Amino acid sequence: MPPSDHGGSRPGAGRPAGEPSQRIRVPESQVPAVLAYLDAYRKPPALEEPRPVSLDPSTVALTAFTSRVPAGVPGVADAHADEAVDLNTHLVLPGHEPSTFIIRVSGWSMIGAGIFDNDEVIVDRALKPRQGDIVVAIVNGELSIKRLGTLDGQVALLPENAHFKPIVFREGETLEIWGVVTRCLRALR
Amino acid sequence: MPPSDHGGSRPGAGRPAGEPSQRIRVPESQVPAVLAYLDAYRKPPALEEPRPVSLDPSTVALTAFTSRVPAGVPGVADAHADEAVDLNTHLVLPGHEPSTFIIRVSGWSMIGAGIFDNDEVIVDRALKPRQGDIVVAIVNGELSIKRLGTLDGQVALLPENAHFKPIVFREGETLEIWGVVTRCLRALR
DNA sequence: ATCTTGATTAGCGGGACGGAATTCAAGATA
DNA sequence: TATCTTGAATTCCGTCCCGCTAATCAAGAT
Repeated sequence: MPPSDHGGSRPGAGRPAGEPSQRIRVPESQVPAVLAYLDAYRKPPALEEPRPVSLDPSTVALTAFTSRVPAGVPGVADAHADEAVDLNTHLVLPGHEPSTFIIRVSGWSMIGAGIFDNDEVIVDRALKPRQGDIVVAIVNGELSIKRLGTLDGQVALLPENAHFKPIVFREGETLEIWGVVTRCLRALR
Repeated sequence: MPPSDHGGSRPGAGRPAGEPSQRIRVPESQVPAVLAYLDAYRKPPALEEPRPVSLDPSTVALTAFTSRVPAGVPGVADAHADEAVDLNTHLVLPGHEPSTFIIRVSGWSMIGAGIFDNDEVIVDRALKPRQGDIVVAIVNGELSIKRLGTLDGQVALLPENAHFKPIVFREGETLEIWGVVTRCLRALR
């Protein structure tokens, strides 16, 4: 067998280059959580474009309801400890009932904020949007959920998923905000 | 000035030993998120006891990351379109009001399941725990959240993340389930 | 035309090292 | 004596280095 002459230096060969990485020291108890987070980050394989939230507004009405926190637990939760809680008053700002809606989210663009596909969010249209708020905006005629912020001094909609790119609004362009997200509701069963 | 002779070898000196750590490679785009998470993890030693639920750092269940709905999916959003929704009836099963509780989660151990520090979860004590449910269990006298399942024919608390080790309950050992988690509520503002 | 196999390139994890952080206690100071 | 300053000790954190592994390409063999 003569000395083989496979391969050879050529461009494009080798393991495909990915995103550069850094190494962070993580406490052992938090290692699984971080790995799970990174797994989830790698899961949605190149989800092409941020999908807008599906439009599903619904008004909120008030009824009675009782709920309690388990006994023997003082502290922060004392607010509701041994108290009956009405979820409507608990989740909706007083007086904002007519302007509060529920919207079901589709897409992964806000995974970094803990908002996942198929989650529901409570949106308050009466709140004045502030820097850092998660808002429902109208982009290209579609509802989209992003974090309101700035980029290079310009108003921008920042997704919480590096797979997606921020939307920057320059002078003259108008950012239409539909409402401010106040809570996220996820069904676990 | 003569050569100083401060200090000296003695036990107990030096930076206090903390939890051992591991190094994890993190994609550059996710470095800020992970660092923010670790900061938040180290933060709250302020208030000690007054937390309703203290979650064991070793218990995490993956739930939210498993829900992936492809694009499109009409009909889901049409469910409550233009309907008035009462949050109590929307979030609590009919007739289960007396046995439904709100528990505030402390700690960042549930980030893998999309449940973060200071989130609230709705727990239904009247639901019969089923295979695959996320349950609030009493482990070593503390409330813990995991997914209920079986391993080798034994009842077990199974994390969906392979990085976690399941807790298997053998004959004679009793698994005390406090309730079934039905919803997760996160305040975003 | 397809399979096998060597070569190539990059990610991943462990060892090691320097700087930073934090605590203790000796000396200096009032 | 009580308090402040400061050096020493000890550990953590980020980074460099390096070998192993994974993934891909293309030349030869079938």
